[in-house]
Amino acid sequence: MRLSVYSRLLQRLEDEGAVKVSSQEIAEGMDGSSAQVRKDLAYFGEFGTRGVGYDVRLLNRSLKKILGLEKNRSVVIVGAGRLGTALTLYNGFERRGFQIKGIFDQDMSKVGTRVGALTVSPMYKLNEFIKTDQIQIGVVAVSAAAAQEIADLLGRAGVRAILNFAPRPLTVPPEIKYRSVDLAVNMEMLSFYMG
Amino acid sequence: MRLSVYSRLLQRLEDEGAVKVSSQEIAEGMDGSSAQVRKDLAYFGEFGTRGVGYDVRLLNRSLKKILGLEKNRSVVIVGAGRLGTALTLYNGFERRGFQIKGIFDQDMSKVGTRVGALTVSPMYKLNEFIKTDQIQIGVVAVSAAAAQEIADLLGRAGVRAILNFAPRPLTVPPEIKYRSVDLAVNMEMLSFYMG
DNA sequence: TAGATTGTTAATCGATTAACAATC
DNA sequence: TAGATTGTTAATCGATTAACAATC
Repeated sequence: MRLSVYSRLLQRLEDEGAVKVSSQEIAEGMDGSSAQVRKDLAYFGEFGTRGVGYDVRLLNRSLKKILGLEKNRSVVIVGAGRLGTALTLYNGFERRGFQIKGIFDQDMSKVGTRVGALTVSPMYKLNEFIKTDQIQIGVVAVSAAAAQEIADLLGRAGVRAILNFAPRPLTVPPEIKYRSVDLAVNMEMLSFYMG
Repeated sequence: MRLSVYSRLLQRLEDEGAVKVSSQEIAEGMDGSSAQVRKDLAYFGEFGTRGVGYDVRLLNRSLKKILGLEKNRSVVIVGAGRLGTALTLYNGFERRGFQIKGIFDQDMSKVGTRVGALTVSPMYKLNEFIKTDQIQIGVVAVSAAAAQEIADLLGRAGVRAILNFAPRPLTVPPEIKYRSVDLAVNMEMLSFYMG
């Protein structure tokens, strides 16, 4: 979605100390046209001033609000293998307000071991954990073979979004509002666009 | 792109032993309409038979061909940390014809260590390696701080596609034909769609 | 031949772009 | 007031859907 592109651009502009910006300048910072920028922004409210442009700080804040970027999210990682461990210890999640609340694995020899500040929990506790801790996001870091089953389980337990790192595309239940673009899909699109 | 959805559906149908399929049935297996399915397919050729439908095996083959799914691709992994290691040892790449030809890290204490069948190479060898081995795809598995620099380096060296696993969005040079949807972008879109 | 279903043309819809009145 | 730039309306473009002749 284009809003997230605007948001990043505005963040950069604010970091650079810019005070105001025009739709024209925003358009140049990406691919679109100034008309498109104005239309996109106007849909969510009147952020600009005619004859002047947009206040960088104000627009940046507004975009973050619209995108829900200031919200905290609760996450579980499913799979405590190399990938699940790497993702748990990653800074990318916390940095964006995605708090990793638990890590689960079906392999009992991993259960009880530590991954950073967390202790690996057994899979049978996942469902209840999601419900009591109101986890919104599930990260699938299990094998291709197990991935779909885990996605179904996460969906049934009440998770609203799935980030899939398993090497196969998933079908998700309708209660899932968002799922990441699968790595497998990325690879297929790559294949197409590279000819 | 929708072709990849068709491709997966057709693969499943073939696995299930289906012999023929109609645009109507394909449409039901996803979200679109039968007219859209016919239009999409007709754009690439005449794969169906009027009054009959599409031959599952033939269409599946054709789609794979169009998507370039049967081609072999050469890949380097940049970053031999937890994530780079996990990705290298992953089966998701090889399984789809993405051959991992090398893994690189700037940390000299990692250089020379083994990751599966590969030995970690020093970063200064990356450029030449890409050129002599005609590497098409670079996987970015370095820190957020280093990611953009690596992407630039990969682009200059001649890589045509980038799969980014660093926790920040990248801007890529125009010679890059494809780049994966960044994890950071996935997280922002998630945020928007979850409200 | 009658029934089915494609490939394609025409109609519809939505999204992008152009243009401009509003207004700082 | 003159110049700039928004928000919005009208025009254009492209993509989706509907419809149907072609044909198995």
